Amino acid sequence: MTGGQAITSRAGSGGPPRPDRRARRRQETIAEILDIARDVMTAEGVNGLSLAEVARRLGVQPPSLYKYFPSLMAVYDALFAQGQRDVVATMTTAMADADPGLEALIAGLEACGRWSLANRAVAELLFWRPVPNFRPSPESFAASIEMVRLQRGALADAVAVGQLGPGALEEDAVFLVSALIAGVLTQAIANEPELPWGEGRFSPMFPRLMRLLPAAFPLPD
Amino acid sequence: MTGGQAITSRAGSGGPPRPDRRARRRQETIAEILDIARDVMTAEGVNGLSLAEVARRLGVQPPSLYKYFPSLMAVYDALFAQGQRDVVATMTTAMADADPGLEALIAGLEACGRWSLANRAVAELLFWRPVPNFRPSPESFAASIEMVRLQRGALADAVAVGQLGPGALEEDAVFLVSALIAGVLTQAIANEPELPWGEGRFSPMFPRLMRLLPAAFPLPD
DNA sequence: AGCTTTAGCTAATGATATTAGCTTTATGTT
DNA sequence: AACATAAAGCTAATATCATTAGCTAAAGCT
Repeated sequence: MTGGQAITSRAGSGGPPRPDRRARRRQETIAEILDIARDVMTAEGVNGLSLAEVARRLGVQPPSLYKYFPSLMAVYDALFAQGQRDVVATMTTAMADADPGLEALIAGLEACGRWSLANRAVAELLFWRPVPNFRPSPESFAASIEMVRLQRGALADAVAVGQLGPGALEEDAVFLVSALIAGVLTQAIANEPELPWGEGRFSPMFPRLMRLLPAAFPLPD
Repeated sequence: MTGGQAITSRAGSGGPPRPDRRARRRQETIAEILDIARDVMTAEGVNGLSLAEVARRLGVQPPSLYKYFPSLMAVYDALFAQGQRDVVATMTTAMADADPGLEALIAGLEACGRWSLANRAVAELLFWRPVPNFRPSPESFAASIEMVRLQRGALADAVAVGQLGPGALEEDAVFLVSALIAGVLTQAIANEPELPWGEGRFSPMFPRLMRLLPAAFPLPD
């Protein structure tokens, strides 16, 4: 859990039903902490995140943050979960707006790439494992699995439409695809962290790599 | 520099001319520190490296390490430089043993992959940029450039032999190739850090990706 | 209006990197 | 063999972290 207790709201009283104002303010503070944490990571690197710096920017003493998160790792955890939800939502939208099959797959992966370069600190947290002793919480795996599911669906569509051969239905097809996007992203983030998607030496390789998919999963004769 | 002063050796005395035993022991200690640092990084993650832990394992008080390295960053720097020399040497050997062209390119990249999974902590340091405030020293760029040169040479050979089309001579061909290997490595290191090259879901994708190169750089009709 | 929760604080602990300054010891020189 | 010295080690001290304990005051629920 992100840090919230159960929210108790009194049942149908008459007036404006502000159900627990405290809980709302608490959520606002939590969101503010996470925003600041993201900023710090972006400026100082994923491992440069420190509760002391967050407290400083929030205008509060460091121990006060423990009212909201039980540890620094819990902050990482929340950022991880939030980032993963965000990137999955972004991919889902992009894929829904494209023709099912190869186009949707490419649109989804490109959206993932664009998001990652726009949120590179969180992307590092998601796709690399840069923080010692940090293991994403089990619920985070759900989002991971959802990303795989999305890609598998698009690959299956592409086979159904005749864009890719039956090899794209195999278990491991999605690993090949994810290695392609991971390669572009890793190189871009590590070597050109300032540049957005579409600029620099690496992210422009993405369309070329996608055009290789039919060769990777050839149609039967 | 790694930390060594100029070595003074007395000129031609008769006996076994061990010139400056002190310098030798110093180099041994430096090597030992770097070995331990590698172990710590492998166990605790790249950012889990601490001089305190190194000192503990070396059986020495932390400040003593400053006789050998001016800072923790300098240790990272030495590990970076050493790792880069190592991986370039490994690639060079592997490529020299293979037929020039596509085979040499694949052999070199595979050697790089194998080395990276066998030295994943240093590989993270080399290929990602996980340590805040750590910028590799300028001399390290030399090795980087050498890796690019090796790959460009093999691509050119492959074109000369007729294995790849002229597109492989372009500036950016090497970035496409390095995105391929980086993708496999990043996924393997992040998701299956225990497994060696050849096992798991990602590194076995490598040969399939390499077989796509002729499609990426097609021969002219 | 009163009680309780909550959000904040200060103080303290233990880990870290790093600096300063002292002591010992190994090593090269006489 | 004795000695001078530079290297290698140490302890002590500072400053920055994360984290815990315990206190205080305000906010808001009832």
